Amino acid sequence: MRNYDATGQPGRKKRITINDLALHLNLTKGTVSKALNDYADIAEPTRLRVRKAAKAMGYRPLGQAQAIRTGRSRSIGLVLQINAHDGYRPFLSEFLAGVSEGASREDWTMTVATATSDDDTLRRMEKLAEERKADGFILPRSKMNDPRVRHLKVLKIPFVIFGRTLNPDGCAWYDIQSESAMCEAVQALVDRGHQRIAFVPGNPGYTYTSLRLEGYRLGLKKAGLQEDSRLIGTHAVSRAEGAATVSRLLERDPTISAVLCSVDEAALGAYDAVRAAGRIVGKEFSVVAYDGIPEGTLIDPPLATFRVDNRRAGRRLAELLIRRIRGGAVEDLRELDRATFLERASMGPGPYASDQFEQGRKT
Amino acid sequence: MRNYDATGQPGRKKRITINDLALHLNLTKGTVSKALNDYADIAEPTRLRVRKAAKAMGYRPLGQAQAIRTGRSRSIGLVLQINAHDGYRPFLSEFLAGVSEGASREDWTMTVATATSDDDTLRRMEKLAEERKADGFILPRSKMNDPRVRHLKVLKIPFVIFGRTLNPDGCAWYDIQSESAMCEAVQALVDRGHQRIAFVPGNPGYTYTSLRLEGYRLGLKKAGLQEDSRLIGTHAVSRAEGAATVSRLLERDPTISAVLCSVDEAALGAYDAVRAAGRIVGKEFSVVAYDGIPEGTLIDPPLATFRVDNRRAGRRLAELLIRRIRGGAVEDLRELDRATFLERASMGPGPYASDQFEQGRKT
DNA sequence: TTCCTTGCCGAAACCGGTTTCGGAACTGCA
DNA sequence: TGCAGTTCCGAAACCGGTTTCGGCAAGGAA
Repeated sequence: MRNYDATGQPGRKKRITINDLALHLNLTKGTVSKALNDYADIAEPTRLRVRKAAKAMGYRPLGQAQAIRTGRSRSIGLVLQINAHDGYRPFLSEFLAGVSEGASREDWTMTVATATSDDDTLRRMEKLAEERKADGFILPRSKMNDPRVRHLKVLKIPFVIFGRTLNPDGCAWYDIQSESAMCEAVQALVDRGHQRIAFVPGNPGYTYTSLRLEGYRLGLKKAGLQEDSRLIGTHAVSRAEGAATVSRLLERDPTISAVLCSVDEAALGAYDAVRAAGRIVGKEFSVVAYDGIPEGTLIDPPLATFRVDNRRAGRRLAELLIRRIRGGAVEDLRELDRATFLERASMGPGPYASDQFEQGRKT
Repeated sequence: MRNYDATGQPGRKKRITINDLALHLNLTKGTVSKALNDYADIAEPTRLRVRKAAKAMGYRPLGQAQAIRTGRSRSIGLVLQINAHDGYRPFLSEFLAGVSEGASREDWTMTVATATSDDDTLRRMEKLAEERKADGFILPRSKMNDPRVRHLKVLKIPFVIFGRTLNPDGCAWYDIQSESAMCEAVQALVDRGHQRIAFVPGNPGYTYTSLRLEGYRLGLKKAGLQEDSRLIGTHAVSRAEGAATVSRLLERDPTISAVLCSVDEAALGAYDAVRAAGRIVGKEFSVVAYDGIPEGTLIDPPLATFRVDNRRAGRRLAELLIRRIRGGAVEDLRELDRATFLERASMGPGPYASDQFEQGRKT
């Protein structure tokens, strides 16, 4: 039954301050502060006495007041760039929940802003940091050459990247190994008898795009298959783009029997293109993608894809960032997780399937 | 090229404070503060001089410092309850963008937290307010009898509801008129020749559920149709629930030729149930829902539904909340918007369509 | 006993603002 | 000219913390 009314009316119970605590303990507020912040020149019994009283009286320091002296507000910044309808949306709430969870575990909070362009993003981050509404930032959707990374490095504002970047010096990051996922997908397709496997890259510039392409190539190599530039389509991250890209691929090379998309959204378009070409997804034609969007279970046949635990990602990122802000070395603040393969019905047997040709498989 | 490094290294340019400004102007910081905050006892020329210098020197007051005296941190609180997989996700990013936009227009920021239960939500809001990380809250997903409203009223923490509530006393709110949308849907179906129109309510307790049911009833009344309890199914907000509810409805009454769902997700299940019953959506059976989820364009036939401008909603809510925190009267802080009807192919002619029976229509 | 550490806390400055209060200078009116 | 009433700014307290500095008292060594 506290009262936060700014008009200062009746006001049942006031927030208790460090002065109240000091008065009650018969100490000065400076001593109390030092006791609570583990200064060395406070005797152990005193420290305990202060701690106990603080807990008993329900004292919680006011972050704002601490901030003006310490320069830290115990809050994680997150600037979301919302412009193109990217595959962002379905995962956002889980991701936020993760960040919030990781933050509140350390009694931090989360400040969120949105921006409409790269420049806008930089400006908002700088402003939030300058106003100390955020002590550091989580950078979602990393690019190989990310302007945010450059900018924050110069400004010496702590950050942690969701994803990786070309030059990792001075960068803490967390990422999901999508390159090994792509590699795994290729192998699964090969195992099912596919050899002409096309690839649809994601948006150029983004780190995941390079990594997934790399994973695709590695998969081919591991399977002993030759890389072929005619198998690699133009980038596609939407349904329409996916359809266009895949239809061009199929036109150019009808021997293609499977397509691996960097992004689920593109795979939705792949379905359209494949059907338009008179092929059948899940039968003699396979589609695999990455992200795990909910629509994947809705379409027919259900889309084989990789699920990412975005909640966990948010949580880990929050923890890494907090440690970074507290002065942790970036080398210790790098993590890599794996996506889980959901082998759904969009994967079917290829022309070299073992039960038809007894070939292309080890057994 | 500022430097926010807590280690206090070289540090090119320090943040400029009110003291710097005062020194430069040859005034005291108190006077500067008053000039910037429009105190009456500051001469107009002085005020202008201060304003100009502040702008020129790039002075921006530190929110934290202001907060400890004023009790306001200029930030909007938002606690998202992420538990059941509700239809939340697709709109979240747009909504956040709206709130962020509305907030930053007034130079406010947004503090976001997530919670897993009602109690958790209350605790987090109270804590955020107590720590002054939020001056007030936007309450999404309102219930008829909302514990958050009760709690915040007692604590005298400002808030604005996204949606309405049973007892609007002391409440500011913004809502989309979903009741009139439902009414409109019924009329559209009747116009197409449907008379046995079933209704699938949303989650009990939520305001929208009552309002949409009300709108459905009003629609029937306006069309001169009798209300029939056998036309009203059990609540459903997921695909599975929608399928179960609609299949029961059709079993009980095969004369039903259209179903109106409170929520798009349920409509996806309705498709399943209708097909299972050997009926054809978009031909002799119609489905209409509400929300405008992207999946609606993906399924076959595309789902007729109502699109909500969530970005605008967020923006308006932010503005209303800020005005509320500044002391605006709740009576002036209530807004109602409309959803737009997307008449897609899931609506087909009913058994009383004019071209077949010349009946059920005015013309 | 004297001197020097060391341990421990208080006093006070400080962070960057806001707000109260008092008084000097200027005005209007007699 | 005298006096009251305004106008406008400065001085200082204040918000709730953190951090520096200094000094007292106890303990150990000479």
